[in-house]
Amino acid sequence: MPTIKDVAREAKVSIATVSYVMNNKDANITAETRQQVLRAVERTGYTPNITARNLKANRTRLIGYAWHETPGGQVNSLLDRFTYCLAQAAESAGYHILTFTDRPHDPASVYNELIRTRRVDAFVLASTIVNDPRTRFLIDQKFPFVSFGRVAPDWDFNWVDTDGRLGVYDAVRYLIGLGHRRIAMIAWPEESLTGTFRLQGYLDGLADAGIAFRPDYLLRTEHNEQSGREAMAKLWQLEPSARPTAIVAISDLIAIGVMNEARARDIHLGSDLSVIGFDNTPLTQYLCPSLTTIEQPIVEITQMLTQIVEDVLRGPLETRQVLVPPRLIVRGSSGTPAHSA
Amino acid sequence: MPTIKDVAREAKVSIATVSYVMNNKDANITAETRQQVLRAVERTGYTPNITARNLKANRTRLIGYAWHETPGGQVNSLLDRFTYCLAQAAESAGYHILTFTDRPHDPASVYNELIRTRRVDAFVLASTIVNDPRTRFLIDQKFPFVSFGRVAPDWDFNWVDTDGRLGVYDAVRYLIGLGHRRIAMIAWPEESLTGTFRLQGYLDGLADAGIAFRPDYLLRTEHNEQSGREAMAKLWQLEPSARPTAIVAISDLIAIGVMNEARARDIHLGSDLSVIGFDNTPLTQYLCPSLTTIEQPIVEITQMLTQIVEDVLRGPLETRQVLVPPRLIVRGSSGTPAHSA
DNA sequence: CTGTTAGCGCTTTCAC
DNA sequence: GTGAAAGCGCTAACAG
Repeated sequence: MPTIKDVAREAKVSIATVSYVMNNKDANITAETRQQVLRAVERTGYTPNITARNLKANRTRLIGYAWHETPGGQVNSLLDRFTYCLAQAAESAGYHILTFTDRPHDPASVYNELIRTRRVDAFVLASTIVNDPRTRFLIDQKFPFVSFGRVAPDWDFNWVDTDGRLGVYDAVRYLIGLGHRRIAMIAWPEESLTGTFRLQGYLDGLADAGIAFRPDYLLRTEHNEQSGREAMAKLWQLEPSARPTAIVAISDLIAIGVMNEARARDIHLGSDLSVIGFDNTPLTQYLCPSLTTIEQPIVEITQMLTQIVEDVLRGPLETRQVLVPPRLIVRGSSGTPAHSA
Repeated sequence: MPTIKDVAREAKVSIATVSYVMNNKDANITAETRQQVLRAVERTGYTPNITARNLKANRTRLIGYAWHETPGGQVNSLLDRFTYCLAQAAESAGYHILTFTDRPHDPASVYNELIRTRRVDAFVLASTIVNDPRTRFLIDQKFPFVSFGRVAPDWDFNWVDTDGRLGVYDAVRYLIGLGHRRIAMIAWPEESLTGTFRLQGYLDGLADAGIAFRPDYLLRTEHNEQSGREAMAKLWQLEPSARPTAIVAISDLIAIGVMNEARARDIHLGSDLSVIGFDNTPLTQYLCPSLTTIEQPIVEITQMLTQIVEDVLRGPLETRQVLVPPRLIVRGSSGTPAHSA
């Protein structure tokens, strides 16, 4: 592999001149010399060694991003699109993504290692939890990062997040528009911040339409299919006239549980019961019926994240906190209630 | 951030001594000096700068891996687990994964850039196609890489692949064991090498059981749900007594199409018709009925890949080509034929 | 046993 | 306009 020296020798100039030309520095270089260098670059097939550049500049042009394994050995299906889009956005800003895996038992330690070895210039965080120790650590270290997801109401750091409240709000308004009045919500446990926002959308949607909130229409469960089934079963313990005509599930996985349980009870989905999920997980469009769901605007989010990382690395800036509106995707699992008012 | 100089000053030794201690070099260092250095490291919180190390060693300890966007804006759902496991395997070998996105119109160009800038030490390829131009390029460049997936029968390079033939073979034998005799296969177009191997498993499975191959039981379609539906519809144009009692689909997505079409025709899945997919895509366990499928052994594959990358980087070795057996996961979509012999 | 020093490939200040 | 030289942080050959 040719180095800057080879090019200098070939062009009969100093290595400094080569460097100037390569970097388009305004150090006045004659058009002639420039051509000479360029030709030498061409002939030798020279490309600057990025490691040497990085050492000199004390940066890596690498952004760290951690994969999180979710229970069941599967990876969060939203995050694969996320990673792809993130890599794409980063590349167009001259960065690359370095992926690593998290250590559930000591979440901050990998981040610490990567900082100390100066492996990366910044981090993008995802799958944040309430009072996320990684977030705390990075804030304390004053290390550049931006988070996909909020963490705690009063922590001062850069984040981008889906407006889960708005997403569910839109879904509820959509159901009300179809004629639904008895709308239930299956939410996550109270500890989930993301879950709290989404739930708020449900409450706001009902309130704005003047529909009273019924505590027996709000269930909280874990994030898995089985919990969705159970929640559905529980709602059906209500006497028939009190049963909801629509259920907003806080995630696609729970929505799938609801649909499976409904099918087992011969409830016709889309008419007897409307179901809405959240995430637009791959394959949900092929369920029977296809699942109405709320799609997170991954492309916009990754672009914002990258933009913020760039800005942060360019110099300190005031904290940026951005909420991106999601999009309701109407499919077969939702429709006019069977006995509309 | 402290550098080696700070530690040397702090420990009152030369930087060379610090380096020796850090690298556990056998350059005879007294236990005493070593302790001194170690304490200084402790006090200063020193960690070697990896960029400087890399410049010196002329490597990056980075393995490049490209994301491929599949049509429909979704990412191959298998590959997110793959990436996670790959990152994990790489880390335990002292590497990190640098992810980048492919350029469909000039696939080799990104690889070329990353090689020329010396951004990575090696590549892991996935989503290979027949006569993959990236593979060709890397072979020609003699750049270290290993591929997840075969590319052409006679190219000499390192690869690890799922034994698709064996996977489908096992599935067919399983169906035969249940009493099925009329087994159809929905395959990919002939250009697909992966598809060819899987199809061979079907043919071998029938042959070993002495069941004659029927051309009208072999359909070839594109990789999407719609194609699966259409293929199913086509099979059902056969007169009732000639219709298959089981269908092996070459992918979960196609299997889902088959199931959806079957449901639309009120065919009872798991008894009237057994369906088997390939990949164990997330959510397939929650379909109704849950999908019997063939799971690719991702963990083993990523471990093999990493092992080979390590070996290749340590020095040239004879070509390694490894086939890993997949695992049949029996679920609700397959069972004894309704009118077994 | 430990220190001096050259050098990895590049950028950039400072002289000419 | 161009070049010499210092230096980024580290490793390792060589001296002592």
